[in-house]
Amino acid sequence: MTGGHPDAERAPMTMYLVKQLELAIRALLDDVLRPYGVTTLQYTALTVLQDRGALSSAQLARRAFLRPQTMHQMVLTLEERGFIARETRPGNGRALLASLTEAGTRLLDECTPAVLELEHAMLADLSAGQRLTVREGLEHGIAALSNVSRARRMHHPVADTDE
Amino acid sequence: MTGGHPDAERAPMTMYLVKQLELAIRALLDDVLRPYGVTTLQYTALTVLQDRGALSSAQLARRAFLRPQTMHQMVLTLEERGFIARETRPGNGRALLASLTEAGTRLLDECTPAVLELEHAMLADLSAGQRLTVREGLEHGIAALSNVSRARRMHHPVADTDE
DNA sequence: CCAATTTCAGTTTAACTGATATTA
DNA sequence: CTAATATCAGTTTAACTGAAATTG
Repeated sequence: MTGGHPDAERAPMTMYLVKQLELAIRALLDDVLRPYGVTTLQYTALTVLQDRGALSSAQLARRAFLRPQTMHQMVLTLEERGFIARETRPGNGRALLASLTEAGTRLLDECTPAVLELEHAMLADLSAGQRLTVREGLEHGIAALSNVSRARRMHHPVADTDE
Repeated sequence: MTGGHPDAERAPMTMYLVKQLELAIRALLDDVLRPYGVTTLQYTALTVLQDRGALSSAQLARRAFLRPQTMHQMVLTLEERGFIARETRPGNGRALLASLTEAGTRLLDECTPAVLELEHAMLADLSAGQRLTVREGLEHGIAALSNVSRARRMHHPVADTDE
């Protein structure tokens, strides 16, 4: 039998903790946003547009690690519902840059208090210094892993060119 | 459109950073695990069994915020492929507790170095103190949000005695 | 021509819901 | 009888792939 061996319990990896926290956030955020008729992904995309200004759906896709076609569908939905508008700009190729409409801004204004409540609940009882260290740690991890991605893509045969 | 974004760019919420980091982890972990034929979710379930001992698929489902039927499918797959075995135990009702087989343990032993490499890449250049603060911050957030969850639905027992 | 983007179309997978059986 | 679990079956959604058109 392979039976259970009473191993010492390892500390979970930090990656695992990140995943668990993200799952908890996602579940609560979905609940908070459902009454407003937007998914967490849609809400996030809208806040990105609010914070970073107009972006193409392809740019949004890269931020969310999604294919451009997938994000395109979401952008179409948001446009249809009047939360964003899209326009071409000189020097931007064929790209349609999406930005928030007034309705989109209003939606965010309505949602955001409840979202911030979650943010505060999550960080309650942490000191300002701890919060900062956590933020910096997360940002550092994002940067470090995106470097790993980049490095890995280098010697990846992108199966392109000719015939 | 009127507004635009007046002056300062708001700092992204910590929740957003958690999500971004989780997306980066997920993408790389999928790449790392693909050669071994397991998904990130499957790998995670196996490590949970390794760390916490035998669990039912319903218990695994709660940990992953999935429906019991969804996790059941995954557990069946892992059993079919010989990575876990399930057995009833007296005092556990109808539950089938899953635990790692030797093949499952071998699989984890093969995967884990590559996974740890990612973990280390993510934390590179952080001091031991910073790493600890980040871990504690994540754990704190998980606990805080699970309290919010609990508070939000004060009905039925479902109290899961997971430990 | 090339590269990035948008867009149309179809596919696959991973989650979901519903219903039933079993057991403490 | 009830609650938790397992399991069978079908459904929906959210991602995917492929291919074509547009543009700087």
